[in-house]
This record gives sequence, C-alpha cells and structure tokens, in this order.
Amino acid sequence: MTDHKLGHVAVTIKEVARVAGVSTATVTRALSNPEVVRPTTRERVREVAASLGYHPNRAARGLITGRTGNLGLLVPDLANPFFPSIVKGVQGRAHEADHAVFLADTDEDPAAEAGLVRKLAKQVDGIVLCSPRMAEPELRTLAAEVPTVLVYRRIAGVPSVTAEFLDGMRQAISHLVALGHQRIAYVAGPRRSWANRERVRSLRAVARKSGVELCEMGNVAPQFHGGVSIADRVLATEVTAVIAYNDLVALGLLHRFAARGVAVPDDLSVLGFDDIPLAEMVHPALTTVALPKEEAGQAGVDLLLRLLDSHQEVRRELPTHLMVRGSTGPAR
Amino acid sequence: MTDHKLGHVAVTIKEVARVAGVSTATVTRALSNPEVVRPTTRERVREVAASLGYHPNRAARGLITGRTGNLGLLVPDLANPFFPSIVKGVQGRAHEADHAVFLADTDEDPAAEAGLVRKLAKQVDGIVLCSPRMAEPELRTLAAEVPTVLVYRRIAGVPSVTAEFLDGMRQAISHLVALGHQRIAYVAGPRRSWANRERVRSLRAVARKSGVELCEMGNVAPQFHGGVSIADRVLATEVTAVIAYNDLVALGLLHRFAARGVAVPDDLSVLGFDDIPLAEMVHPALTTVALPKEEAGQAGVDLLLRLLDSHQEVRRELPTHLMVRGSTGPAR
DNA sequence: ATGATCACTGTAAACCTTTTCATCGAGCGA
DNA sequence: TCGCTCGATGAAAAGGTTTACAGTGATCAT
Repeated sequence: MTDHKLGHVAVTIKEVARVAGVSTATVTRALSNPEVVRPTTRERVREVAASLGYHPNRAARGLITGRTGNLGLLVPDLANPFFPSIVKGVQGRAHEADHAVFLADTDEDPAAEAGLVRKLAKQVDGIVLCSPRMAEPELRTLAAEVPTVLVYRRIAGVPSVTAEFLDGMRQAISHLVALGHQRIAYVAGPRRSWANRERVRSLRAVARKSGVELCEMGNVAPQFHGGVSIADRVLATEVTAVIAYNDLVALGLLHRFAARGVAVPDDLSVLGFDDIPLAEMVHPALTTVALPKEEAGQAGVDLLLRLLDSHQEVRRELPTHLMVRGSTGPAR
Repeated sequence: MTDHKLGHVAVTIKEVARVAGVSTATVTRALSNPEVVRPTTRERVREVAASLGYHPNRAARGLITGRTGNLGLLVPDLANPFFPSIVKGVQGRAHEADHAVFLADTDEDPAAEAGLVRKLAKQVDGIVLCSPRMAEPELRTLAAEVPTVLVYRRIAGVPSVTAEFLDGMRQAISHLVALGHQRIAYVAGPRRSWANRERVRSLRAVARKSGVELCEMGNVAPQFHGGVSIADRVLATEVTAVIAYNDLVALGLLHRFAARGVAVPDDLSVLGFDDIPLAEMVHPALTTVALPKEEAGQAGVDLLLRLLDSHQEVRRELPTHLMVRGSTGPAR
C-alpha cells in the first residue's frame, strides 16, 4: 500500500495512462471491460500496466463501485475441527474469484453473532454464515440487510448450502442393521441446533422404516466433553450401537468407554457424524457419516457471488458418504 | 455498505455536518481527534452522528490515510489443530483494536507463501506471519516490504513472538528422567522447520546436561501420518521413551503402537509438543509441552500495532508448560 | 454529398473522507 | 488601542478509480 521502508510509491492509473499514451478511462476499460477497447490499444495498455506492476487501488475502486471485493465468513468455533475445512474451501474459492476473506469466530455465542455480522457487513460485499443456533427470525432479518449465504442451515428465502442428511442417515442405519443391530441409541446435540433437529428428524424417519428401536438420549454440548459426560448413561441402556450427534461427541464416548473397559466395537458400536480429521486418528478409528466441508465452503462462495451479481437465490444440497472404519462391528 | 434490499442509503459525513450545523472538517475532527474541538461542539456532533448511525466509510478513509484498518494473518495449514487457536487470538485482539483480519492458508506450500503475502499486503496495514519453513532471506525481504510480525519464528531485525523452547524441553526431560528414562528417542519434524531446529538444539543441550542418551530419528511430516510412518522404527530401537516433534506426530505414534499391541506408557512413554485439543481426547491422554497459542496470536497483533504506529521492533518470548497426562510413566 | 450510425476514446464529475491552509474572533501584553 | 497569539472552525484540495457523457473520425445507406 504505502512505501514501508524503501521509497517506492505505488504506481497509479495515471502513470499507466501517461506511459501508454491514453487516458485513464481507457486504462480502466482495457483492464476491466476489455471488449470495448480496440485490440491494439488494449494490448498496449495491458503490457504497460504489467510492466509497471500496476494494481488498482482497492480503496479507490471500492469508493466508487460500492463494492469492497471482500467476503465475510462467520463460524461458531474455529477450534471445532469441523470448521477449518469449511474455511479452507471458502478461502480457496474466494481467492480464485479475487476476493479476500474476513474471518470471524463467535466463540459459540449466538448472541454475539448478529452484532459481529453487522460489524463485518460494512466491510464486505456479502457473508458466508455458519450459524447453527441463531434464531430463525433474527437470521432472516440479517439476511435482508446483508447479502448472505447460509452454510449447514436452511431457511426459506435465503440461499443455503446443506448436505443430504436423510441419505446419510439411511446409509448409517443400513450399515448398522446389516451388522445385526436392532437397538440403537442417538446422543443428541444442542436442542436449538438446526443440524441436530435435522438429524433427529431423518433418524426417526429411517428408524421407523427399517424397524429398529431408537433410544434418544438427552442433549449434550457438541464437543468432546459432551460425549464423555453421557457415556455412562449410554452404557446403562440396552443398546448395541450408538450414533453420536457428531464426531467430537463420538470421540468423547470412545474415550470414556475405553476408560470403563468397554470394548469397541465388540461390546458396542459407535458411529459419528461429520468425518473430522481426528476420526481416523483414534483407535479404533471412527465409523462416521462424512459431510462435505471444503466443498460446502466453495459452494457457499459460489452462491454468494451469484447472489451478488445477479440476485439469484439458490440452494445447494451436497451428498454425504458413510465412512466405515473400526468403531462399528457385528452386534453382540 | 450499499442498500441491499431496502432503499436505505448509508449516511455520510456531509449529512452529519448539515444536521449538526458544522462543516465536515469539524465532524471528522470531533470523531477522530476530539481534543481539538470545543467540548460543546464536540458533544453535539457526536450525538448527531450517533443518532444518525453514522460510520465513516472505510474505503474513503483508506484512500486518504493510506491505512486500511485491516490486518493479514497467514498460516501454513488451518487443518493443523495448532493454528486455529492462534487465529482466535489474533482475531480477538484485532477486533478489540477495531481491525479486521484477512486470513490466508498456504496449504503447507512455502513457495506459495511469498506470493500470498504480497497479494495480501496491498489490502492490509501489516501481516502476522506463521511461516515455519520459508527461507530466511526471503522472509527478510518480505518483512522489508510489508510491516510483519513473525509468530513462532525468530529472525534478527524482525519483530517476533516465540516461546521458551529450551525451558519446555528442560521440563520434559526432567519429567522423563524422574521417571527413570535414560534412553530417549526424538522424532524430528521437517528439516527446514525453524521450530524443529530449535527443538533439536534445546533437546541436545538439555540431554547433554542431564546425561540421557538421545536417539534422533529421521525427519517426518509434522502430521499424524508422519508419526504412523515412523512408529515401527521407534520400536526397533532400545528406548523407553519417545519425544515427538509435535502432538500430531505423537498421536500417529500412539495409533500405530496401539495397533502393534505396544502398551503406552507401560512399554513405552510418549511425549508430544504443542498441546493441541486432541492431546487430551485420546486414550491414554498425551503428555505434552504446552505452547501458548491464543496468547501468541494476541501478542502478534500487539507487536504489529506497535510496529505500525511507532516503528518499534520488539520481540516477545512466552512461557511453556509441561502437561503431564497418561502417556508417560515409569521406565520399564 | 449528406446525414446517420458506429466503434473508439477522452473529459470531467463523482465517490467520501481527511488534512492543509486560511479565516475569524477573543484574549492579552504593551 | 494596536498588534499578536491562540483556539476554533470552515473552505477546499487531495487521494485513485470508475463512469456518464461528449467528442472524434470512419463507414454506410440514401
């Protein structure tokens, strides 16, 4: 931007215009609206610009276009290993589209989210929002103020990226049924979480169809300690398999089961959701329903850019895949 | 920024000036240079600004001041659980200072880093750089072009935040020696990594002093699979304890040891570095040297802001702590 | 030959803020 | 009372880009 230590100043459009022997208007056109300028002129300008190392000043451009070239990305908790992959996806696609990404982390505090979004809003063209918990009306208000794409949340009238939970659940249950499991526990995540509601809904539907007996267990924090805290209650039931709200919870279960001397999968099968990197690092490795993460981030950016320049409101639903690993086995 | 769906336009400084009955110059002064305007005027202006919901347009401000109010943050791999905490620290402190954070992830590709930094540089006032691998001269060049603070890397003449590796290593070795270990393996990380070189250096110094026999083992990728891949070679040596380059590598070791039926810590003690969240999620939980992460991020921002407005080049070295968990025990 | 159309390019205004410089009146010492 | 200084404020320029509008010369149909 400014000269830091050396005395070299940024080259402006005027300089390019002077060297190329044209007006600044032609320079800007040659660079961002190439088809309206004569090929020979266009090339000359572009060469001069390149040789001088010219890059338009984003502040000046933003001042007049009203666009910043920046996107916002809000995630509830970067420490939750589910999110870094989403961030990477957003990053990558945004850079391809020559946009930079502002990242904000709400520390799992839905109350802080709206404020943060509004703060971010002033500096970005649009926002990719991962907000499993924020109340629906508030979300809707927000989406009306700032161009927004939801990731892993669906609301009527707001573009969104989600995954095929129902199909994922179907794969999970089929897998367990094939292994002979008939009584299955589900450890629920946060009550207000959209993802949890979705999972419960698909789980019930699938369970009913396949005739397995479902044992739903109280809501826990979507984290490792959530799983740890409910593990003993799971053991007190008569199930042969347990599906956790997500992988972190599943890992918490695994941890506590190991401490209690319960063999997985011999005594009990454990199945997670998300497929975070840790899932295959533990022993036994965790069988889990993989949700697209990087792809979801990319899709979020795609949808946002589309929303920005053609006001299209689209939704996308990405496929899920069951990853069979060591934590599930034949029913006892 | 612009009106999204409703037709409300952003309120400008002119509007505030008109309503408050002063010139725009006075408005800007009242808000960002309060001591030069008469108290009564100042308050009137501030009230009007607040009631109108005025916020200075950052692009316009940036155009004239040359500052963007943004910071850049570059990390090698967000999927490595060491970094999200750093990001959180940077985030938090930056927001307190009313700066937004551009995040970029280099996907562990040191070659891409310089380019990314330069790209980022145009949109930020300064950069917090986590670059364990980039060559020193290149890093120095970069730091001369853009105000930069290094995190977990130290180079003469560039502000940096690091941790007391030597002391951490001392704690680790004392712990192992107290448990009766005399032959200890070290699984090295990437050869070009500054952190690895630092660890080797301190390890050798401490080992010599305490008379333990050191068995250094080849360089592995600083990831889970790195640990997995070298585990068998560790078993082939006659050590009773192994220190891994970082927690991920340690977890890889643990994983493979479990598969081979080697009991940890009974047959072999394992010690990591970093203290990532996973360290206490596995069974047995990992004993590790905890490095400050969130604090490092905060310190990085502090140093950067100081560098920006008073050209002070400072370095800071944060304390480390040994976290004793289940993976270390008495020597066999 | 004339007017219309077209492709291309230039001029100047506009975006919003900060900052320099000038102005004005009040207070003060002489 | 005069001349100065000082505090408070306003007018206007500056920052770099984009874009609406105007202008140019060439081509084409009449």
